[in-house]
Amino acid sequence: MRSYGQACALAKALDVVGDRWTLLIVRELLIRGPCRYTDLQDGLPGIATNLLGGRLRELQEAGIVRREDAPPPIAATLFGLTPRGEALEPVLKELGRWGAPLLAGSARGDALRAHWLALPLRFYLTDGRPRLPPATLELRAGGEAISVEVGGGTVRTRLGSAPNPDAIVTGDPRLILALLAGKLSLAKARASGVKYAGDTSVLRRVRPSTADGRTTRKRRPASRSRAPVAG
Amino acid sequence: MRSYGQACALAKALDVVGDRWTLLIVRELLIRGPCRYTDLQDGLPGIATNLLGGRLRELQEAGIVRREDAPPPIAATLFGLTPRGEALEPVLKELGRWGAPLLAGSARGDALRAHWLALPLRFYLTDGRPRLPPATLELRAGGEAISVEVGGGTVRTRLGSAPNPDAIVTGDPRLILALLAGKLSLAKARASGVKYAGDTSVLRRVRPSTADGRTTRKRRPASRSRAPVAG
DNA sequence: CAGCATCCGCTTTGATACTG
DNA sequence: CAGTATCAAAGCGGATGCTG
Repeated sequence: MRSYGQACALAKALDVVGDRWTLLIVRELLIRGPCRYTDLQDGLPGIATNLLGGRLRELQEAGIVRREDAPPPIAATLFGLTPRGEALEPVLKELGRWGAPLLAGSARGDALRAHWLALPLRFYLTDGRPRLPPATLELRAGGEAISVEVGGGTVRTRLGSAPNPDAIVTGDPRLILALLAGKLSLAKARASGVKYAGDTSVLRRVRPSTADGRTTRKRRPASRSRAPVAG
Repeated sequence: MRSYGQACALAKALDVVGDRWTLLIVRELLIRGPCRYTDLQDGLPGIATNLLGGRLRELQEAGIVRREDAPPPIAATLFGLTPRGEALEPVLKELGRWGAPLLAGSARGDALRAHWLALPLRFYLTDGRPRLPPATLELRAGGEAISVEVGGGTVRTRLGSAPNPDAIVTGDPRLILALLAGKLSLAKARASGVKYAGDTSVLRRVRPSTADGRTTRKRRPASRSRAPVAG
């Protein structure tokens, strides 16, 4: 928590969240909502446990993290973001947008957690058919599941399986992201090993909310059944 | 330059710009445009010279900083941002916005450079009277001068004196910022030692571009002469 | 003087082990 | 599960020296 000692808003912000691992801890809490210490460890591969403990304490003192004891049935401590912590979301959004091109140069040894998809999906996708009834997409990768709910003009994400998804996508997280962002056609994604089962209209429904990630749809491909697939 | 080793856009971004001092170096380059090594040192009080040199090299390798030899008359190396480096502006904007409330708790020993004002002014102010001819404001604090050009709906900032300003504001940088952002009335700013000479309509013309910083103008105060004041 | 490189003491980080 | 304790390694801050 060394300070830059500069009377500058940016420097003051970095005094609080500029330390190593800090913004990644906020990322995990934004994705997961209130969660346990071990969940954080799982989502932050490579962090030393003493560092995680220390950061959580500092973030709590800074009013960014809130510690709460879970409701009676469970005996666990939960860590969550305060409103002040949630206010960091635009920062992560812009930083992630800037860093997105760097993902291409990601090394083979890099850790990969499917739930990391949740943040870019929430940030950069939008519901291209706001009038249609809500639809649900389940993503599966690396033993994790993410539910993507599209409806009313917005896209929401949750960790875990969806009860009754309209489609299920399985495969490499990066390919799934590229597919949903419209940067990769379904045909090419399938050729690269992505499995798509269910209603493909959900796929066409999500759209990048910026003009950047242009969708490469030429002609509507043969649509599959609209019936939910088995969970 | 240690990597988090995570295939996540945010982590990749922090691999590149997450090190200590890095984003503050980008801040200086955004404010100043291409400038010399010693200018950077002056704008980054507290940085060790070996760190600055090392960071500049790393940032150059990362494609964020560009090194150019100054035109013939001057014998100096200039450091500037590449387009990729300028793309960090939204990140600094959001981080600065988040950190702004922390400025209140700034310690007495904190370093203060008037040119740091340039970034928040550029980010958060707007021209409230786009149809009026352009106006210029000169800010003076701590031996530094900043020109603020208001016109055509936008606000631009430059370092250095303005040739023919419509008004000159002198005093504590934080008070000047609060005054321009409409969070401090001219009367209170003057009571705190801020000197305002020239046309006060320029002051009423700049407006925070967000709904956050509400201007506290009740009734139009007696306006001073529109003639430029002496530089 | 501008633009570094080197050295040294200190702090932070990382890996592991251990505890209530 | 939720941390604390320990210790080696890396990074940082400050001073200084070198090169045009």
